[in-house]
Parts: sequence; structure tokens; C-alpha cells
Amino acid sequence: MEYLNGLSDVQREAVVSSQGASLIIAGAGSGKTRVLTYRIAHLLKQGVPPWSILALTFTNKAAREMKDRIASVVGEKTARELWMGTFHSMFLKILRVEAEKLGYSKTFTIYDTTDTKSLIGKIIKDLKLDAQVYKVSEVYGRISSAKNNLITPQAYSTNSSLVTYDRQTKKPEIYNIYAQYAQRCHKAAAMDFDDLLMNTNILFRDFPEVLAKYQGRFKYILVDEYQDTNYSQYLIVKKLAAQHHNVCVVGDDAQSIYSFRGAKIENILNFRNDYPDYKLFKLEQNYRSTQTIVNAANSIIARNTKQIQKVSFSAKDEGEKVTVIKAYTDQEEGFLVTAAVTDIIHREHAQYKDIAILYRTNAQSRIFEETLRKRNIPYRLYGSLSFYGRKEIKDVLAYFRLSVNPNDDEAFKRVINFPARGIGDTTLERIEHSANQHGKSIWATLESTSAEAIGIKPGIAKKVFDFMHLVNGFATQAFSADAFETASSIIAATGILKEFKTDSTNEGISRLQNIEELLNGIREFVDSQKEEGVTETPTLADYLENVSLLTDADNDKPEDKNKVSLMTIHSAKGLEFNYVFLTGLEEELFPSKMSFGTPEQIEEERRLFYVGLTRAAVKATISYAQMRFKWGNISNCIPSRFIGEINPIYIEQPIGAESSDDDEIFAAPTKTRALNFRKPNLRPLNPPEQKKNGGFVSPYVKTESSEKVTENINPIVIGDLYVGAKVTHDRFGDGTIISLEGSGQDTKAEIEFRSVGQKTLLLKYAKLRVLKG
DNA sequence: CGAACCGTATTTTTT
DNA sequence: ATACGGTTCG
Repeated sequence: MEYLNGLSDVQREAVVSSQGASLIIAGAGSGKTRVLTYRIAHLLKQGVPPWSILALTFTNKAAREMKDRIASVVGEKTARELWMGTFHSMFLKILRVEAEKLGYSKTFTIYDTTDTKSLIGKIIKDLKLDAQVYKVSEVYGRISSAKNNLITPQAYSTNSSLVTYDRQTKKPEIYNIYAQYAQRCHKAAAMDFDDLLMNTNILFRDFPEVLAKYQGRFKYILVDEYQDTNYSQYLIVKKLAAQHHNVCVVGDDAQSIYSFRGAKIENILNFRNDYPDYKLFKLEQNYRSTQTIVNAANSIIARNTKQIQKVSFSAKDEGEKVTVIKAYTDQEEGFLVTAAVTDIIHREHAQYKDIAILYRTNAQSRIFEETLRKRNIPYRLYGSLSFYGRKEIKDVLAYFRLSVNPNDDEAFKRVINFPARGIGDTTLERIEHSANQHGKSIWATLESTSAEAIGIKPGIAKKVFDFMHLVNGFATQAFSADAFETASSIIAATGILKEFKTDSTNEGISRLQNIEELLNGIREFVDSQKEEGVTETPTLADYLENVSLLTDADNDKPEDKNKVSLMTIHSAKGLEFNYVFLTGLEEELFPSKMSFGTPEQIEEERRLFYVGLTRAAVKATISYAQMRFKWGNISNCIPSRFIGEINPIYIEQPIGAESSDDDEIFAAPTKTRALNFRKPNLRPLNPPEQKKNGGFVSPYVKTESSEKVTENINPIVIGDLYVGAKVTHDRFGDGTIISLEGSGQDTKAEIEFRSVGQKTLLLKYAKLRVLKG
């Protein structure tokens, strides 16, 4: 039991009290993962069979890490037999076995967000609804939230509050879209993410014997991040735990940040109602962060009204104060943050992996990428365009999916004309129309309906059938042969490989590399499955089951081990870094403009800020910019209210741009009103690299008549600066125009200030006003 | 059918 | 600014 050493009293109690219902309120950095893993390890040591333990997490990464840690205590073989994974993956595993009871084929595929959105878009079009009114993402949100609350299409149409709401928002047809969507998914033998949970609920509701089977099997159920469960997930857990009542949930109401996705903070607040004789453990000591960080975080979260009372404290050193970086522009924010990163690396002898740059939206990552690249700092970008979201990967995967499940209409549509085989939109439209008429999948329709009835010419029909024949050839392989072999032959036989090999552009090369990476991934999958003895021949079908729930965070490569992390605060949840930068702390960005509606939404943003701050172990730095590029335009930014909400005793005086008189050099946007700027026929002329000539930089834009813009523009005055005339000096060194666009009354310029000789490079933007004469 | 062109919306977070 | 969808032309 040596693993029990080194735990605090309350942690140890939480670990060993294995019977009955337990609620573990675990503040940030309180060793929650440790408690969970040791609790499971403890159960295993006591002789509980691993397959009778169900441990649910929200990310694959969390599950994997926990599994690894358990393995180091009880051995890998035992750990492997645990039912440990994300909600989605665990219930997918069950649904694969039980699918036929729900009228699904066992080989059902999973529609990811892209598939779902494309299908919803198609339905909106088919129903001849106004796409301006029925926005795909909004409709998707409504459908998703209905599913997460276990509202079927039928229930939706009779639910007065939903129907009333939709009428009021002038979208009365949402129920219809939902019904169509559900129907078409079913025809295609496809489930979306929400279906995995909803169908599990339906399975347990309609098949008591199935529920009883799993209730009997899972003697112990553990749930991580319980505050982020939605109703659908909550109910599954409740049902499964109904027999043995050994349910242990871990969470922190202060870290609930997924309510937009249907997470119910109430689930954790109401735990006591479901399990009246529950045991409560409060892990209040923060072992991760300095006192300053913990106290600063507490001072923020104290402003929220809805919370479980707890005292989060740290016994570590007081530590450094939180630094606030104030930058003129988003560019400068990138520069200053990167400079601070370099500083930490050198001064603190920190490693890249100790540092994270966090932001509210993925769109903010770009500037940090640029500035980090300039300084040759290795970084790993999470989220945004994920590996599995790339076109070429999705295309290849679509072939795989189609080979396993020919009814997968979204996959079919994706690849019917990729690589191009002369089957265009019109043809596809006709086939789909016919499929909808027959209430069948595209594939099934093509199998049972004549080309004539569909309305396509024999020549085209032949191409379609050739395609089907091609896919058919993969089908048997996909279930019997080695996944890597099958994948390789699909990529070769379909001409995908050729398609990319002949493309010698950078784009093409990177696509080919991605496909190679995918193949490598498949090979690794095959090897690991063999090694673990799961199966003799891991097939493509086996591979697909795994891949659909992976995100790029699950795709860590060895060379990514020591890099600065760039990610949203959401994806940073559960992680920790010695040095954390929280960036873009501006009103409307963080807190997001979208959350201005209700105080509850602001509270969620505040929790998000809390989560971000508590990721830091040693030091947290906050940054914001006074101007930021948004939609290709500069906008003014107000510092986030959250900065002011931190008790000032934990904050160091701001560094970076001072709000002194030099502001006016940059034509403070409050003074120079950002007037509407119309681009009059301007096109880039030379790439920016070629732009320098003798201290001046020539504009790289031209008008359609090939005139250089500078020649059209009279000198512009911004403070002391003359743009378009030589700038003799300013306090940063030589001022230089790097690009200039537009002509006429109002124009926009991008100015780079560089102080030569020093390493300092300041990038600034200003909205300029052209002064005539 | 497919490439090229043009106009418009986009940016909250993700299993 | 960019990406996507729709339209037009070859």
C-alpha cells in the first residue's frame, strides 16, 4: 500500500472509502487525478476485477494519463481491462454490441461535426428554407441541446416551450429539420456525438435486460469532471449506478465551463439529492500553484454567486505576483509575450514545455505562432485545424468509412467525385433526391433503382457504378485484412496517392505528408492492438471505431514533447504549466461578446478565467492589447473587467506600453475616427519580402492602372510622423511603412517600427487619415 | 462538368 | 483577412 503514502489525510480517505456514493469536490490543483487513480488502483489491489470498474472522463488524454498511472501501480495488463475512457468512447463500445436492438447496423459510422453540419445544411436547402434565417450552426446547436436533454424529434414537436421559442425566433421549422436529420442519420447508419449518449439512454430505457447486464457488470463507477456532465450523461451514470450505488464523482463547480454544450452545473450541486447517504470529500489544498496564484484566483471566483463553499489554499511559497502586460496592438502583444517567454527560458532555465500561451478563441493563435516562429521557439498548437479535420484526411477517412458502411451518405458525397471522375453536383443531386424519395441511403438507392428512374444518363451511371464497384472491392478487406494493408491499397487504388503525388506545390506536399502520417498512425494502431493481444488482425473497421472520437490533442508526437503550448483555455482544463500566459484579456473577447446576455454567462466566463489562472504553477502573466485586428479592421479594445477583479495586491504594476503622451504619435483611434474604408481595386503587387529600398519600403499594392499608391498619396500626418515622406526619427528608431493600401479620403496603413541595433521589434498599427494638400 | 471569379459571413468554447 | 458558397464562363 505504499501508494497511499504521500497522500494527505483527506486524499487518503477519499481513496480508501470505496463503498457507496462519494462526492469529491476537488479544487484546482488539489491532486484530483491522483485521488482518482489511486482510488481505482486501490479497488484493483483489493481484488475488484478491472472490467467491473467504469471510469469516465471528458478527454481521451485524461483517460490515457490515468490509465498509465494506474498501470504503474497495478501493472499494465490489469489496467488495460478497465473500462476507462471518455463518455463517448465507452458508450460507443456498448452501442457497437447492442446497436441492432436499436435498429442500427453494428457497423454504424460516426458523423463528426463537419458531417453533421453539412447534412443539416443540405436539409435546410431541401426544405427550401431561408439559409439566412436558419443558420446551420444555430440549428445544430438547437438539435444538439435537444438531444443532450433526451428530447426526440417527436417530443420536440410537441414540446410547447421549444416550439414557442422557435416561433418567437422566427424559426418554426427547426423541429422539422431535426426530424429529417434524425431520419437521414438513421438511414445512413450513422450516429453523431450526441447520439452516442442519447442512444445509450434509449437502449437502457427500452431494454431493461440490457441495462441490468451493465448494471451488474459495473460494480464501481467513477466520473471525472462531473460538473461538465450534461443531462444525458448524468442519467446514464445514474441508471448504471442504480444497482450497486458505488458511484464516485469528482468535480469542481468553479471549473464548470461547458454549459454552452449542455453541461449542467446542477448535476454536481444536486448530487446529494440522488444519493442522500453520500460521503463528501473536499480537497481544498492546492498543491500546484503558489499562494499568490491561488489567492488571486480565489479573489476572482468569489464574485460568482453560484458555488459550493470551499477554501482553496496553497502551502507553497508566496511566489511571484501576477504580471499584466499592456500592449498597443495584438501584434505587440504577441511580441511582448514571446519576449517574456524567451526571458523565462533564459532567466529561469525553464523548458519550453513548462510554458503555455492560452487564449479565449482559436483565432488568436496566429499572431503567437508568427512571433514564436520569428524567435525560433518551438511550439505545439492545439485545436483549430485539427489533423483529422484536414480535407485530405477526411477524404481518405471517408473512403474507409464507406468501405465499412456503404450507407454512410456523408462519406459517399465526400468522395463520389474525389479524385475527380466526372460525377458532378447535378448527378449527385438527382441521386440524393431519389434516395430521399425512397427513404433509403444513397448507396441502397443506387443498388435498387435503375439509372433511368433516377434520371441519370447511362454514361454517368457507368461512372457511378464503377465507383461503387471500386468501394465494394474494399468492403471485404476492411473487415478481414490488416488495416494498414487495406488502407494502403485503398489510397493507391482510388488514385488519391497519385492525385497528391503529382501536386508539387507546397500544399500538395504537405497533403501527401499528412496522408503518410495517417498511414503511420494506422500502422501504429495495428502494432499496438497486436501487442495488447486485442486481436490477431486489426482491421480497418477496428481502426475506424477508434479514430472517429480522436482529436488532435490525442495525436501528440514525440518531437512535440518539449514545446511551448498554444491552446484555448477550454482545452487547457486539467493541464498544468509552470508559466502561463493568459492573453487577449479584453472586453468582448474575454469575456466574450457572446456571453454578455446574462449574468450566468458572465459567471461562466469568469470560471473560465479562473481555470486559466489556476493552470499556472509558478507564475501567471496576463496580457491585453489596446487595438486588435478584427475582420480585417482595427478595433479599439477595453481591458477586460477580469483584470480589475483580481485583488490588486497580487498584481505587479503593468509593464509594456505606458499610457503616456507618446500615444498620440499613433493617432489614438479615439481621436482619429476609424472611417469606413473602401478598397478601390487594389491588388498585391510584390510579396512583402521584396519591399525594402533604402530605409523606405515601397508599397506592395497597386491600383489597377499599375500606379504606385504612394504617388497618389499626399504626405500623411500622424502626430509627428510623416508617412509617405521620410521619417527622420522617433523614439523607437526608424519608422517605416511596410504596407500601404488605399487611396482617397481615408486609408489604412500598417506601420512597423524597428529600433535597429537592439533586438526590440515593435509592431504597431494605426488607422490613418489622409490629409489632402 | 469544372475552373475561375465574386460576394458575403465570419469569430466562443469541443467530445 | 480569409474561407466558403454561389454564379458564371469555357
